[in-house]
Amino acid sequence: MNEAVVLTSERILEVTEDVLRRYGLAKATVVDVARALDVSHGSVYRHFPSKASLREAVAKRWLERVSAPLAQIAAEPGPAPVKLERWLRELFDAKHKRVCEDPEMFATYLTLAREACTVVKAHKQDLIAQVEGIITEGVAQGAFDVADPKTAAAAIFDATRSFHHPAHADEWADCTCSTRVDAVLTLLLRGLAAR
Amino acid sequence: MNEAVVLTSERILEVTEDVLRRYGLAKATVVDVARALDVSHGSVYRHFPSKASLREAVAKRWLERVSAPLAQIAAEPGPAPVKLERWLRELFDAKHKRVCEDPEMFATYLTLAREACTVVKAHKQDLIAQVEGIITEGVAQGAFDVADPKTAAAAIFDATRSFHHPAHADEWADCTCSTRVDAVLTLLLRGLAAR
DNA sequence: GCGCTGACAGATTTCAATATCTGTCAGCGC
DNA sequence: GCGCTGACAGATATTGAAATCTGTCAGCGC
Repeated sequence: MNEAVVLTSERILEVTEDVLRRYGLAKATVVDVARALDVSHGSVYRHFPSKASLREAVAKRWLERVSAPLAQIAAEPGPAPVKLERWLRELFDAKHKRVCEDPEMFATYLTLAREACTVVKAHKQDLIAQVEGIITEGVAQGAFDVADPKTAAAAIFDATRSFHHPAHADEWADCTCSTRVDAVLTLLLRGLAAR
Repeated sequence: MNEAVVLTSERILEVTEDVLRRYGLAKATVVDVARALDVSHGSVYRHFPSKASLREAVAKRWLERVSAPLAQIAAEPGPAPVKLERWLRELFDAKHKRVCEDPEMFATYLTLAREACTVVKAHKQDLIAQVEGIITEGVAQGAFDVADPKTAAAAIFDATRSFHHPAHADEWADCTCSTRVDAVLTLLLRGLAAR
């Protein structure tokens, strides 16, 4: 198991994800992580000052895996309305896929995210900033008409919570969900559009 | 305590709410309710087949107290856009007030509502039907332009979840909340408006 | 007859003893 | 010196026995 590999924070995080996957959030202990790494649990505390900070780091990795592909979409050229819709649908798809493919892991992520609320807030700010960028672009293109892109971005984020906030995950399997997504997106894009 | 009053379902519900308020959801037992009513707990089971059904009935009462004033607004005459905004703000205010004034009771209500999901679904359907009514009116007035009022009503409901779904209650105290409400309402009303 | 009582069985919760975990640190070995 | 170990104290979780609760029902009293 050990492979004589140096013990880096990165390696600890990878193994921690494995342990979380195998044991579940409630039962996964620092001792389990250390055992999987074939070191004493004291060594883990050399890289992370507490169990909470280790969990936070795991949460951060997960959230970065969500925002990275979105940032890519936000950076592409093209008409803002199309891009915004693509961006939002990508966000919803990413979340929906996660909960469908591995609901147990999603529950773990959800609890973890609740704890690491600083990290989650930063993630939200990051996503809203991306939306703001797209909206600003849309205003420049003459496609959108909004007073304040920052406020509008927050509003878009708030108005789509049903489809990206984990609290509503139990509705995502519903067959009417895709219709509801369409309806909300239509409404919001009409609301942003210059006339 | 007893007052020799006949034991009706209504009286049981009132006292049950008292007991919930005093003991909290987790600790309130059917025996507590019976004791407060000065009867044996067997008598309570004459009116409600189970503890779950008693809780469900309490939840139903609570939800009816939310929807009744809204139904009144929906029934009033006047321009649909104004009415819709008033209706939504009334919904948000009702919820926000509850959570601010008595957060503990709100937590009780929240857990109860999770259990009584049939009752909650019916409540949601009721609210969406009210919105649908307002939208249909707005279309008739020429103020709104929507393909399908039912779908649009559901979309309005989905898009305002941040401000009425209890899962987001912890954000309602935030000072930016009122700005965010304004932003979302502006966006949605623009989205519905005929041009 | 009709509604209430109170004892009962099985399910659930509580509580305290026990075990495990978190976070620290002196000291070992490379 | 530097990083790791493993023993330790205090905090947290687990466990199983005892207490309480849910839901039923035969029988009492109006």
